[in-house]
Amino acid sequence: MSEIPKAYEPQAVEEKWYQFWLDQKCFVADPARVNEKRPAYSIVIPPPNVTGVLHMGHVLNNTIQDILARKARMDGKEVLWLPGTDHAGIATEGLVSKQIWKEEKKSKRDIGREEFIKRVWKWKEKHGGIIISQLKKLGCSCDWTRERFTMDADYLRNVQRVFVDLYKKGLIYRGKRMVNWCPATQTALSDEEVIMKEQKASLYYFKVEVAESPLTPSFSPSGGEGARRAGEGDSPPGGPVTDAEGHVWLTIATTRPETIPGDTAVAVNPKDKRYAHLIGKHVLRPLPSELPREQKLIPIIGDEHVDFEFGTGVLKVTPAHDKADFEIGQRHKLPTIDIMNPNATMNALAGKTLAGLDRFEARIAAVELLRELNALEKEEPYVNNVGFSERADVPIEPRLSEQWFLKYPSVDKARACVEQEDDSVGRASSRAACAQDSSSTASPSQKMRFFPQRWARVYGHWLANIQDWCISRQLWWGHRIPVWRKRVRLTEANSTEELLKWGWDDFVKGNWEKDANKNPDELTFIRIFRVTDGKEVDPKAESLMPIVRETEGDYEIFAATLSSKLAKNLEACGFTHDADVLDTWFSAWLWPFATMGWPERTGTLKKFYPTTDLVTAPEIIFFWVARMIMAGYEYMGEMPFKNVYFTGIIRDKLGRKMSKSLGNSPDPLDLIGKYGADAVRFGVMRSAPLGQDVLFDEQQVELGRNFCNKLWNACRFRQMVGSAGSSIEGEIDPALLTSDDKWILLRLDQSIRELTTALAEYKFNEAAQTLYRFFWSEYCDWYLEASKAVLSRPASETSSSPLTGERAGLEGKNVPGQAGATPPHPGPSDVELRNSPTANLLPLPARNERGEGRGEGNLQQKHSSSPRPSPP
RNA sequence: GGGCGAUUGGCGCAGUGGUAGCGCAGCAGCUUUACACGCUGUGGGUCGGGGGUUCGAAUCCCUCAUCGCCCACCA
Repeated sequence: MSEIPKAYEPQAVEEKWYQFWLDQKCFVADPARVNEKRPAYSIVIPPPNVTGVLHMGHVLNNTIQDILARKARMDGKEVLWLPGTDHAGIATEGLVSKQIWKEEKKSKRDIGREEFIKRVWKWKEKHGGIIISQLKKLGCSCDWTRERFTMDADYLRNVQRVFVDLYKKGLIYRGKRMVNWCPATQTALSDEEVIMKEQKASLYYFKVEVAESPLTPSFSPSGGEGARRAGEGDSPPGGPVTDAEGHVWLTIATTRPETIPGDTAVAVNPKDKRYAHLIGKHVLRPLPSELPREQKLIPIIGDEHVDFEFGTGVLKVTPAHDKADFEIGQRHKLPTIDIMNPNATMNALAGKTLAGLDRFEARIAAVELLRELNALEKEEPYVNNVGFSERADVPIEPRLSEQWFLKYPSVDKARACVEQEDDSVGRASSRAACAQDSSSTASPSQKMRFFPQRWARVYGHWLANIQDWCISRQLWWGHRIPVWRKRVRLTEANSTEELLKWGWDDFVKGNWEKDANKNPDELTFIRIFRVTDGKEVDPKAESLMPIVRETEGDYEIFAATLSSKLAKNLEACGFTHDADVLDTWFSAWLWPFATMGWPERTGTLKKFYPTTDLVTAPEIIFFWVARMIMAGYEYMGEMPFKNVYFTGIIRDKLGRKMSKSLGNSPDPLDLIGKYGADAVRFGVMRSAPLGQDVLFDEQQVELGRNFCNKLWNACRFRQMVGSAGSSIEGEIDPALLTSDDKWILLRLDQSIRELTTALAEYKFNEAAQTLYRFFWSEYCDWYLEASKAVLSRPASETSSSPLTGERAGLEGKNVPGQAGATPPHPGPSDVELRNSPTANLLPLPARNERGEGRGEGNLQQKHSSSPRPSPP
């Protein structure tokens, strides 16, 4: 206790205490300890990608969670902060593929599925834990004994269980649809994985000839003269052009001339007077130019979707390569011509010049071809929005393919559970008011709350316009879809035998739904589709079993099952396992309960679900938050969390988003090395106002470091003047308190209140400010300075005062210095303060019954909070 | 094209009807025996523009502007 370094040296102190807490199992949650006096508090970490490396966003996010967790521990709650990582399908697969390519010049296909997955696991074992160790460096007080991974055996099982269940419920279906196809990773993506980017492109105008021209004499081209302004249905100038020989030409504007070979119609708006008379006629598609005339004919159709104003008012329709065009195609029963390969090179249908070219090369080539054909009229620069694959950062290609889709479950409940602005007034600050508000139908206390609340509307809006979720991915790393399929010809003669071979005695007897409750691990569901019309067949209703002559034919059988025995059997009978894996979010959406032992009703689940707070970034509100809420209702019958705090986005001090390419994203570990984790955390918290982006500036961290140093030195001072620590444990005699003492105690009390309120409202920057102000300006600048004067006098009867103040300060703040400089006392505890006379001397904060109001200290340091070595 | 935020001294923020606050930075002094990662003192803003309501507006209403997000099938 004698040699205290003059300046705070965070590394040694932080490591020492973190290890101490781990040794003492301070972060381990035990559901058995939860009772009325010791309520549960829980958070599940937003699992970072296994490929992840700690960045400032993680720092922000996890510091907030840590503060909440430590605060809850100080309030005497049993705290579970459950950590883990996400297998991050596309990201991980891409990373390992790249590595293998670099080292062995082999693609994943060269290596083969099984071996590839082995390699990914190997990679995961070696590098996957990095972010976890980094979170520990940051000081996160997670219960590391419960670390989970979305590919753990039991988690995998849960994912499959949910899949089979939803399949059985009819919410999962297979469909041939337009999907977002990533040509780089060659998989489908959900809408949420596509980000729009502005692209400088060109708008190409090319002309096509109307096949039926010259037209009958009654036709008079409208050419754009006679500008009648008023009235509905007025068309802009322009329109078909008739040449000297009477041939009529249409001009079409497009950004994607390379898709012309895939055009199967040309569309105009039926209300467009310039073109309406041409509907039903045909044009000659210019590409591929080598085709005979009759194969170039495509119809002119009328569709409301076409905008008069845009381009020339004539739209080329490419149903195989554009979402909107696909829909037009559906409406008009147009054929589709897929002219691309999965890697977005052109295939033979694109014509001999384009075949084999990449789509962007093909664009240039197509323009060239049009020019040669004399069909290109002009080219103008144009800026449009192009969807990019979020992961691979290449333009996605709308592509027609067969995928698995999910109709979201429990949507209504998910919508209703989130409190909207008009649900109740004056909330967070006055919880009492909430309880009395009986005007709203749903009980406000039952509602989930978003902070800041405006996200609730965004959430509601998305749910109201929700589209089915494409959940299959053409990847290898992930949860494989537990479906086996086979096409069989069923005849009266073979059917019974065939099915018996599969081991489905029950099915043969007509029991098509095995009782899942009897053995959940056998959960199985079969769907049968008639090949001729694609319709699903109800085997019971249509007496497929036994089969009768009228129902003989080809059937596609899908068996979704959890039973590995059955799966083996099916494979032996020629069934093939679906090759796709599930979207990563299809596992992540189960996170809050799948990590807690579900489907067992474990003690953990009983005590810690629903979780208390979720802290996450707003960019994954749809990806993750919304889906977790739905899954929560569907499988737990309850919301997965009570409060959701949306952090801001970390930006640099110029307000730019942090990104690798800009190089403006500091490495948090460098910062931790330089200033200490507490400094980094404090710095980030100081600039993290609720609902606003965080403008990060290293200067803030410096400030945090200074603050830690201030705390450290206040302790040093106390050690130097104190009489060997005798009084820190002793009673305070109210009679000895000076007015200074009383003042600082009062300020302490007020600060604690402010801090508690700030934290209850998730105003972390205000909490940080309060700490800073109290400790620095009031305690150090005022009170310690004042005490110096007192100390310089004969010490006898005044000796208690600085100590009291010191103690108050420490207890308010939980100083790192204290932790480091004194023997492994678990840090000054709030319990101590609560039991001390100090508490009785002051107008106490209006504490709620749970004893909130004492524990603010965790704000900046992990040192600070809570290490109570053993449970009470 | 819709929706949502933001706009207060150089920077980051607070302030929701009564004559503008905090921190940082700045500047000027300080080797004052806890801390120069410090101490003391100090300058600096017509609260984005315009209009309105009011005795009175940063604060309420309208409008415009700039910046930023999110959603949307305009080729």
